[in-house]
Amino acid sequence: MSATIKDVAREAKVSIATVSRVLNNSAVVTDETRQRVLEAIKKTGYKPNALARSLKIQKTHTIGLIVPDISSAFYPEVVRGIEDIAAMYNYNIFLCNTDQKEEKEVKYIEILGEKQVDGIIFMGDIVRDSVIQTFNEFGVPVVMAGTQDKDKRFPSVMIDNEKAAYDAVKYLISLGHKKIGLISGPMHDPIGGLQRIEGYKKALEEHGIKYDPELVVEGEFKTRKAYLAMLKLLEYNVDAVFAASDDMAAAAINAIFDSNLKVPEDIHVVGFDNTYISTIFRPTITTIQQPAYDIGAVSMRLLTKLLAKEPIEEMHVILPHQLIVRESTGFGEEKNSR
Amino acid sequence: MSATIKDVAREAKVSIATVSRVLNNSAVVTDETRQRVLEAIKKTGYKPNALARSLKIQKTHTIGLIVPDISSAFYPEVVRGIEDIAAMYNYNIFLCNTDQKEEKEVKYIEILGEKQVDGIIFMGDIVRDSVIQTFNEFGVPVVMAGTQDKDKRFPSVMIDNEKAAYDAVKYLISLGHKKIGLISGPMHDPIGGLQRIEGYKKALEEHGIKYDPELVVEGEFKTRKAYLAMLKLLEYNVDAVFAASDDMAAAAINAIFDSNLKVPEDIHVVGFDNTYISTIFRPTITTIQQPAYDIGAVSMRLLTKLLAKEPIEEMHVILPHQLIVRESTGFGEEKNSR
DNA sequence: TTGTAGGCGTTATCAA
DNA sequence: TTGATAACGCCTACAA
Repeated sequence: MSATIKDVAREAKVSIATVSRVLNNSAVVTDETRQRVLEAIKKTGYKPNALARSLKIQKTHTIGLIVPDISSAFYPEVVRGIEDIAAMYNYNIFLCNTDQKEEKEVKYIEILGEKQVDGIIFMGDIVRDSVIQTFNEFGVPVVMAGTQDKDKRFPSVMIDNEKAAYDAVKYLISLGHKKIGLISGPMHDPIGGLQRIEGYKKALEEHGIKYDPELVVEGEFKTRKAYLAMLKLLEYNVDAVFAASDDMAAAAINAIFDSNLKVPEDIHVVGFDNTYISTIFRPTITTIQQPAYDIGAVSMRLLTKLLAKEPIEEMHVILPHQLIVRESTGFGEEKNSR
Repeated sequence: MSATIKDVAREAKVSIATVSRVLNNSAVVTDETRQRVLEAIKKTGYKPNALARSLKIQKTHTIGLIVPDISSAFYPEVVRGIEDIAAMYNYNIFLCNTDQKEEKEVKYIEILGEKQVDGIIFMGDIVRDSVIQTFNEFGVPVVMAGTQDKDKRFPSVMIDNEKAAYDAVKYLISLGHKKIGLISGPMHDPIGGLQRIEGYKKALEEHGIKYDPELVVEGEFKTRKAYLAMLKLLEYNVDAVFAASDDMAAAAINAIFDSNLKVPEDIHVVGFDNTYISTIFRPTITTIQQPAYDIGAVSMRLLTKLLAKEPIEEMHVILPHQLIVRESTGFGEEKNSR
């Protein structure tokens, strides 16, 4: 089909070794023969076969990307950050959508292994044991982006979720609230669950508010659960709520409305993630934003270092998050709670 | 490093040929030896090397995706559609962001060629000659998603842009408008430019409104240009405007406000693409939506057929678009124009 | 400076 | 039914 190194060699009347040399411009080769080879390349329309090359040198300059869902907010930005840096270092990217399904995650890691990627960037709320094990079998550098395995064995790039939750709750406290509910992620989720609960507790304690377990309800990142959770919190007369995701915050607001109360007039709500919904929902939702692009870019940069076996100063990078104030907390104007 | 087919062969005391046979379960091989091989595979932890395999069989089961920007609205959905179908047919995906820059497009196509992808899906407003030429040199199946080369040489999946523009303008006419401005895409863009202008003309003609070239101003998909274009249209006292993109529609609305007029009270505006901005801008913008996921899914399905050399019934697939009515046309309530 | 030849890990053709 | 062995296209000692 298309020309190979052999055709070029024949055309230039040299050995394939010489052709290979000019291709990789390894020092030693006369200007004259180099010219001949270059012409032959042009004439034959030769394009190197990266497959053959990779097979030989045992490097593909390709990395795998495992992402829950490229069409859901947050990830496109992360992926763009990754791709920009990857392009800079001449890496190509395999994109794999898992919907956070364990079987898909494992299967994709295996496929990426077979395709001999040089490294992998993993995204997904929780890092399952089977995933970790598959990574280990495969033995290629892995970076966790926006997440972390529970033993912190893998390098990671993320925000400080505890601090983020802390900031969200502290902000509610600064608005004068004392009775603050928490609609949390699942308890088995170290990041979206536990860490954010921890931040919630810390903020309360640090401001002399007693922690009341009744005010913490598991929403599991499901809107239906969050709705019910909010109804329950209303029984305790909370005057503000921090939800561990924007979706849950929106569901909570719906529950509040359905109980004939208003946001922000009666209750203040803060979400998490700065997703699309936090901007289009009425009222718009105050939330925590992660620096998506940077998480991607830094992750990829970290991976390139790993691949080049350069020393890395920091295995676990923490990037700054940001509180975005919107209507659901009255844009920060203090109010008397009802 | 990791086990190869040779190690398995040694372990199972058979030839590598036999191992290969059980791997590809090619018919002839005793149950007994098959068992031995299977055990050996497990014992050695053997994982096939797709590179070597691809080199041999001249197929990588990998396809390249050329997209302007995965982090900008519309594309994530398309890509998800592609990936879902790709996964279904066991194809993996290389993601390439080009920012619509010619050099990046060409360079990525070349790289994809070197990496021996089996096919490519191309996205981008205009399909440049250099891109077409690079595709031709490379000689691999290509599908255009959401776009089309001007000679229609490549298979494509997209909406009917002329009809979409027609529908948008017809809708404005149905609201009682007679003097309708058009802020178009660039004239050298067959799709976002010419086709939408054509639809605009048709709608007018079909409803007995004379086409006035003065009411068509080139916005080139740039907000600054669109702003100025709108100011010009205001001089002609238009009572409605169709902009060939949401961004331009938003810019136009700003121009209208800055001229002390109101949307939708004084002037109605329709955009194009149903991007993020059309939902968060105040007023929210009536617009045309493309079926992004389906464009991706159908494109990939088409590509799989091409790759399998199956006959394809339709080289150029047209998918249905949709008019989404929002505040910028008063949610469709008829108004007297000022 | 250039060429020869072995090998990267598979598949597939031929014999046996 | 199984085993040698020649590719696939490239890189890289080692020789010349």
